[in-house]
Amino acid sequence: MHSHSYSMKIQTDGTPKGFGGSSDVGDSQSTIVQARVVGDSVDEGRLMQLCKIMEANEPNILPCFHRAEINAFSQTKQDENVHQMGDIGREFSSVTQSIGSLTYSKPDNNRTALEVKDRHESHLQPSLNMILGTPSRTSSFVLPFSGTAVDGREQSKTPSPSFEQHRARPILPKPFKSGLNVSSETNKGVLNQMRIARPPGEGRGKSQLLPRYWPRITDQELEQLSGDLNSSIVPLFEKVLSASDAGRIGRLVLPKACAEAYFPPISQSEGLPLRIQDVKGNEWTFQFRFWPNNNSRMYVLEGVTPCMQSMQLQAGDTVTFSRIDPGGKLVMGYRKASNNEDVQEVQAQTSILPNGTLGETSFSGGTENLPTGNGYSGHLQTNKGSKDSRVDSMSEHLHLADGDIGVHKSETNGCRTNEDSLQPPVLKLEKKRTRNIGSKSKRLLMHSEDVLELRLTWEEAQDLLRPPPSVKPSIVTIEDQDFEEYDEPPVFGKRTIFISRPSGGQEQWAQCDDCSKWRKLPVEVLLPPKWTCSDNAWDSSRCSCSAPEEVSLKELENLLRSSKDLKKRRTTENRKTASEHEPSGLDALARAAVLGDNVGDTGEPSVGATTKHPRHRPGCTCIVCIQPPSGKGKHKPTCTCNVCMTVKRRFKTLMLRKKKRQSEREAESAQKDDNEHKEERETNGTSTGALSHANQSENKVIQSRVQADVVETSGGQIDLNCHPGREDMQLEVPGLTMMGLVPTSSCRLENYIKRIPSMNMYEQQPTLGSCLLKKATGEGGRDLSDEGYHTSVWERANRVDGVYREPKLD
DNA sequence: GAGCTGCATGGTG
DNA sequence: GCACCATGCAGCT
Repeated sequence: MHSHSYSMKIQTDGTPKGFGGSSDVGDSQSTIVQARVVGDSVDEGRLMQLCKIMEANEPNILPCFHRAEINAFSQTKQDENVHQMGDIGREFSSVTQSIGSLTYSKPDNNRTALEVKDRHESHLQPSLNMILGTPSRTSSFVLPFSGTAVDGREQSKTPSPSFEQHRARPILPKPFKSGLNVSSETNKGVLNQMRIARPPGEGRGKSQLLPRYWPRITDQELEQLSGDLNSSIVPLFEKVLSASDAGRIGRLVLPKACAEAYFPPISQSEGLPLRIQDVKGNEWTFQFRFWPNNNSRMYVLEGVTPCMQSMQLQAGDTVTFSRIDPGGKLVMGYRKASNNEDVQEVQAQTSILPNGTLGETSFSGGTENLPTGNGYSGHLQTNKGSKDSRVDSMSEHLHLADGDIGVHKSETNGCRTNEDSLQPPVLKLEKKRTRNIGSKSKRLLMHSEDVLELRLTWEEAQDLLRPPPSVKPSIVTIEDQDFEEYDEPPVFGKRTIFISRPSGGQEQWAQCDDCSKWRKLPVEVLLPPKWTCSDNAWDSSRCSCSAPEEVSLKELENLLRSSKDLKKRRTTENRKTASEHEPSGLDALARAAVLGDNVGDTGEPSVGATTKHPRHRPGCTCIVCIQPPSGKGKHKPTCTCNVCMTVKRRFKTLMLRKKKRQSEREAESAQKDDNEHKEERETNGTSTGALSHANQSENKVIQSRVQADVVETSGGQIDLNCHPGREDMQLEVPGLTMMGLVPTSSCRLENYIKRIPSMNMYEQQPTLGSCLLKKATGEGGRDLSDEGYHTSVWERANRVDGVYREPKLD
């Protein structure tokens, strides 16, 4: 493959030059980043690399640009003047000339995120990265780039030095220009030490690595590691160890894309031995192999147990794979996950000793090193003889090195808070993420308390967002939904605390960035990211730092405690509300799919408040709040919008799954019954085969929605004294078999139900209906609340003229 | 029965 | 609907 050059023009003035009529997004004041990518093989990977180079060459380009694809890259197509929340990975691969634009939605609206959620289900969370950045106002330059020239001509045989440099050493992200209270110099220092996930170097495969596999190594570490040596370290990818990875099986499942991109190609399932050096300089030989899996492959490293043990790794820890260039030697580093309640993170990276060998530079945090302010304290551990001058400096830097992307507050302004709730949300996210690993039911756990915390954390993050000051949004309508678009990204506002007075009133308090004194503010006020006493326009007596604090230290403590209590109460309430009012997601989907338009008949509020999204406030009229959960009451059954289609699809899948499970169970029980009846036949000499047969047949009937008709016959007599609790009860109707019931049934279940006025089919399961059905299914103990079953009966009972209604019992 | 191997299954994005 | 991947598990040693 030859290397060529792309001409790429990056403009951030909003006017895509040479791209007539393509977009009117923004104006000269716009800060929308416009990237024109000229080339015939523009794909996601190319774009990512372009963005990396942008970062490296243009100090003002927001460094998170390349992560825009995660969630919020809005692609304005050449021939459409429509903003489209696009899946860049999919769309760019087929677009030869494109304009990408970053757009931001009003932060307290959340509509963009929800729209993304609706249209692309995999994109559920807005990207904090995006929010953090602020693009520069203007910039235009031409970048050398590797790829195929648009006209097929070879523009440059030799890859540009700058590009090569980027390949050899990951590009250092430039400091954010954001609303953070960080002075540029300090910012630079802090940001150099942020653990930013970065797209790895070029691999073989076309597919781009998922961001979760991007190696997260700080610039500081990289610089230190590869700085003055002839060799350089190319971080390739990393993986958070799963339970099975770290288990005794000794197989580390490799992300397919990573394995194919960075490990040698293998064609045989047996694979080949791979030598990988660890941070201690030990060389391990793993079997790199694959298994066929669903027309694909599953790559594993076998025999990793000794290595894992050597590094004392467990589920939740992260292993990193890097390459030493030149030579292409693979090295394996690791990063310990946080444990329990603290936010420590043990950091280990491979360092190259001056003699070219690998040494260990390991950093570990301990519980005694709880973060102060916004950083970590790190303990330095080194192997004998492996320490060099860089180690010390790294140790020093690592006080902040694990700050992740979640920069939240600067120490430089002297404004510190002891309120631990001010810990960086993203940090918490990371902590939660890793904590879940290792549990067998980690996916289920995501709906437990942890995820609630996550939601709250996100909510907190939302609370910190402020719309860009004094800019008017442009309204874009997509599928009848209005989006407020801002040319400027939202900024982080200042965190304040709210407290409840015993009198019932609420107060808002903020801390001065200069003097750290707390000032009382009106509740409705939103503060800019930097706020000092002089900005305290609401209290002239305390609009200067020299003014004493309104409250004593003790009172202040109480305030903070009160704020925490408020938050805790809110958490509890949310939890309660969630558990009380929200059915499981699938239940809600199924219900919505079944109920369609007719929920209103049930007496349920057709429109009500929802806690489904974090920006909800009482009285909020956003699209989410005015639309009840799952969209009921808003869409007709025939509606084919994305949401409805999704609901229907999911419901269908759900039902299919339920039916499958049900039929399996029924087949089993039928088998069991069959055996039992055989025994009975043998002992009693009376044939109950018909009943047994009927049971099986009836099962099918039930599944095919005819089951409800079974309960009455024109001539049969039914023993109304059926006792569901008694397993020995039989249908003692001479000459009547369940089989016989089916063709003769002519009345609906509801007719039958009407004859039993007190029957509530939902709550009073021990009724004739349930008894008969129990008999019919041949299951003594099966729970009638089984969803598929329940729904089927429910549907049957409540379908009137093709419309489902709540049962109206006499 | 324990451990290993190769594949299958199911949840998730 | 599909690919990925965490994990389960049957069959084998």
